[in-house]
Amino acid sequence: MSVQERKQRERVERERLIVATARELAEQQGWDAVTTRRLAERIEYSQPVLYSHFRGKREIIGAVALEGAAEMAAALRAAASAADGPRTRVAALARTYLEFAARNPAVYDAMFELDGGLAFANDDTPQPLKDAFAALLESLGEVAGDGVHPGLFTEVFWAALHGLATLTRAGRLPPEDTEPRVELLVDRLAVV
Amino acid sequence: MSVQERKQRERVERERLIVATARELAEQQGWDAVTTRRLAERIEYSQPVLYSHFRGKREIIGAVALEGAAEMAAALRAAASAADGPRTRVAALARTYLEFAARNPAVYDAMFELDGGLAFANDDTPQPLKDAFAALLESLGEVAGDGVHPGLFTEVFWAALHGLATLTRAGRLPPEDTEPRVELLVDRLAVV
DNA sequence: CTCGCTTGTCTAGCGGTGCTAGGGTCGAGC
DNA sequence: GCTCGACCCTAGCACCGCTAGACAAGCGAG
Repeated sequence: MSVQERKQRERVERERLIVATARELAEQQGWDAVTTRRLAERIEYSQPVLYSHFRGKREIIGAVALEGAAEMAAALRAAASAADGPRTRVAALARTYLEFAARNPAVYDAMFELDGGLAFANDDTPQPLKDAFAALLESLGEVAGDGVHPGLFTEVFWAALHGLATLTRAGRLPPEDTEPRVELLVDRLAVV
Repeated sequence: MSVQERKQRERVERERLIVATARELAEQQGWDAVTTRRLAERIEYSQPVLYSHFRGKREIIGAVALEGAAEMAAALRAAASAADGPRTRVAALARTYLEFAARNPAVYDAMFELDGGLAFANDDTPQPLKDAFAALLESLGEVAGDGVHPGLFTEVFWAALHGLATLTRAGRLPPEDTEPRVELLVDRLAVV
């Protein structure tokens, strides 16, 4: 038994290594540089080993996305609980979201820009994704305003943040004015 | 002279054919299916011909993006001028934007999701892109509210629309509630 | 009208991609 | 100590974007 257990542990460990290495490589050189050959070389195994853990490159991206979603949810909750008052909380939430996207561009891409083969807005959406949305909902629900469905409000607010994040990072929006954009967004959307 | 002129005309015509075919193929089967080989086959020339018109695949995407930007600007202006009253106009603008993205997903991807090698928010940003932004600005500027810079307001509103467009199309947001989302966005952001 | 040359196109191929079939090795369990 | 199965690697497939070099067509000069 103990032998199989050890092998199992090693497998789990190697899978973590694959995901961590993919993330690191993507963060250093962009997802285009994450090829199965390079990834295999970095983990010091041959290519087919990757396919004994994941169905394909897409699933590796998906794994990075799930890891990122968990981290983002934690970051959002931490920011929200450190602020008091709805207005302050929502502003902190927004800033944290944009900062996460800016500091972890490859992870953000894995979550929202690339195809990680994950289900969304769906019953079999993976838990970390639902949880990240829930983290947004917790703080945003209280500023939705009367008669506005909290879920709907969260979707709209989230979409605005997502738009700001992606357009800024792609060079479509000049990055200097991020702060006034956040101020405007919070002032107008949130009902305090 | 006339011979050269004819050749020049044929070149221009062929270039249009390339862009139109790329767009059509992308719209039918997605940008992944737009390979230089398939594209060459569809226009009934060999691959290297593409490279006598464009520096590479990226530039072809860029050409589709510019075409799309011009169309989008026209659509936005048409919608805006057909509506009277700032509130109605902004709502129509938003709906038109989202509809354009939904009906021309490949073009929208070329404009905002893929790398077409175009400059943005920059002095040497191509005219069609500046003009599309200008089309938004024309209607949105009048509802920015006192003391809010119209350009900044337009950026934020645009980002929200972009977020809704991409998240919806990627399956991150259920498509049914698009209309109430637009209503909420316009009600809160626009100062009428 | 013929010839040389420019211009334009095609065939073939390079180095890369994601992914997989099949052989070989090594160690666990009898 | 031997057998057998689990595991991993080498090698290769079909495809990608892109390009070098051969080749043909058609123009302008004589």
